Amino acid sequence: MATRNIKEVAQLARVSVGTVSNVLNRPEIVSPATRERVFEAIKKLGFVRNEVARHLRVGRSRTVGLVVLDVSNPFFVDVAQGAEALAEDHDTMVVLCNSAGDPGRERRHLDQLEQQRVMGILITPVETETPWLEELIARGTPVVLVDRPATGLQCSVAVDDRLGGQIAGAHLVERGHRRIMFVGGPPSIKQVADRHAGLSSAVAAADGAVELLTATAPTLTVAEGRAIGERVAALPPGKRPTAAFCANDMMALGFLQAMATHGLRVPEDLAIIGYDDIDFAAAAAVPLSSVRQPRELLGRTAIDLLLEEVAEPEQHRHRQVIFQPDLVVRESSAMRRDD
Amino acid sequence: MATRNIKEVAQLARVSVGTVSNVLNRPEIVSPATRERVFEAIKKLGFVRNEVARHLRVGRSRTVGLVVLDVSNPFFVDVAQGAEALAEDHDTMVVLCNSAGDPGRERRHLDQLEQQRVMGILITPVETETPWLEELIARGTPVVLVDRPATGLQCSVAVDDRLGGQIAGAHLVERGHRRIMFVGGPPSIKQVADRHAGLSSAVAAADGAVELLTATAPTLTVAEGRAIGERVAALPPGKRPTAAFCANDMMALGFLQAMATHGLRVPEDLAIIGYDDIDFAAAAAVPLSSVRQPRELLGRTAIDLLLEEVAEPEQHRHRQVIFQPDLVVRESSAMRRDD
DNA sequence: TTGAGGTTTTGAGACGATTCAAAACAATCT
DNA sequence: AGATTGTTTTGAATCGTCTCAAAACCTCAA
Repeated sequence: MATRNIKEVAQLARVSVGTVSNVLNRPEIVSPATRERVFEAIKKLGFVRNEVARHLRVGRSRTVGLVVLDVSNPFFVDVAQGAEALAEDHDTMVVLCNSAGDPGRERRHLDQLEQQRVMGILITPVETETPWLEELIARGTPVVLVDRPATGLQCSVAVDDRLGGQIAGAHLVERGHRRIMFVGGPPSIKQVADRHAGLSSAVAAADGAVELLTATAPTLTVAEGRAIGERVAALPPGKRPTAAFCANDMMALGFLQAMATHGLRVPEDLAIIGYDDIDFAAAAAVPLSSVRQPRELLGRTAIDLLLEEVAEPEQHRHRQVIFQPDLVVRESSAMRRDD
Repeated sequence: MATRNIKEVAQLARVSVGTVSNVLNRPEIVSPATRERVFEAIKKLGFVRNEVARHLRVGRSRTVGLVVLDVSNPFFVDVAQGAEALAEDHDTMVVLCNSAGDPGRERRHLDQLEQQRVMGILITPVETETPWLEELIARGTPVVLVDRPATGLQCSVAVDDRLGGQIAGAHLVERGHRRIMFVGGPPSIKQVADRHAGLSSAVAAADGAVELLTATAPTLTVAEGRAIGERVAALPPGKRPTAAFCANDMMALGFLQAMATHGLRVPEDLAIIGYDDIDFAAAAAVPLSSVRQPRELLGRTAIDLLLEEVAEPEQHRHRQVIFQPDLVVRESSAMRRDD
């Protein structure tokens, strides 16, 4: 393994290691002649700067960790792309870690990132209480919570999920639905609980005219959505809700599939609204209505807050940024219902 | 920032730094009493091992880079998940990088990974010829090509794309289609060229009875698929192909959407086959037939080959693993066509 | 020729963990 | 007590780069 170091370059260019380092970091302070000589040596040797050693010396890395709940959910991929786009401008690398909803995996990733001495971490935590995350913060790694409001220990970027649920609920009520189901997941996931709460408030605003059902799955996946859909399709028409509001688009897609395989028409027999407005929502069997979150913007803003904190740790005040969701109405909920 | 080091731990535990290091790496060789004392000190100080310094000394990192063509394509996400799953067993971290089909981004990521001294790189290169990748290999970073056969400089895992195209083509011919369109991308992408070639060979096998059309987009995205779909839908029925084979599922999904918005029925008016069999394919407006690749297996195998090379660099012989694709027939191509 | 002022270059410590030969200690046997 | 063997612990050297005070080198003026 011909991995060259700064010393060999110095030797070949007949300068000191300090000079080579200067050429690498502050080329303007070294004379054009030597600079040229050093560049040549670098090229001839195929020297590649060892970022690890550099990092050890300067103490701060140019890497941030992004720990998401589910990489196979395009929502998080989009958040990641937003983060990466902005990070790239500050030539910083984003490493994407997948907790897959498992606190154990989450913890292992956090440990690894801390050992790596990343400059900061963006995370959508699995659970509301995460003691080791707080310890990590206490030890000095800046953290920004993504898609979840902060507790005061750190910055956060989130979207008002309660409002999102409410908008969706109001829309369904307004379209004449009187029997609405929330297709959700474990209420320990803050986002799920909030969306549910929002829907409830919209239902409550209808003064008892609307009935609210709730289905709960362990994870927010296509498969779980489909499973719940199967159960709903099996209900007698009178018992069946006329609309379903799903905790995310993955579930909505699964739910929709189940409707199709059981010959139920969407939105005629049952309207569906998803959440996140991932790109696949518009491409679904029946184009999905969905509550849109500013996905890339979430990622960008998170990086922004982090960089701000890293730049001036002293006078930094933690902030909580909250965005507003909006409803994209498509065919899956387009119809007015009149019974 | 209270970031503790091994020396402080040693001091508190009243042992030497060497002993602390031993406790961390080979606990069995230090006496239970001291070991306990050191653990206590570690806990009390909240010491977290600095992986950067460790790596500098040991010279080998536990991180591998995975550079993919498009993170928003679930196919690559699944490959990544496969890779990560196996990597985790060897407690190795996978960092996911997105070249987004841009050679410039690809290069920047490779540079960064090399500077980071990762233990190896898995990559689906943007272009067939990538000189700087070869230089990188020459300098000593092990590389495994993913979803593309190797050139001999490195290992590779791939799927026989030509066969995939052929299977899809044979299926369409057998179903009675006589006018088939390949909805593809730039032939500079090897995968695309091979799938096209496979389709061609299946068409050729029909002895001139079948006509082959080709549409080419700059990228393999949903949007491009939709755009091509729009153009096809606008053709007069006689000129229109009766089947489309798309270079990947993303394009197929877009294409399908265009059919729907123009009132063309799938598969009655036009059959569609996609490629990759991503999870969303089954959830599409009309469930998509698709050529399935063993996605997670690709990732796992790539990591496997890499670890093998890293473990015994001397006697390692580069290998090319090739998997067979298979066709999953769903509704979008289910119908027999008889004109 | 000397000195002042400016520009380049030098090289000896860090940074934090690992390694390993050597020292220290302990146990057992003559 | 001394020799022998085995187990723990030590601490200096090392990995590759950056930093910064000091040295070296220039130029120009007195």
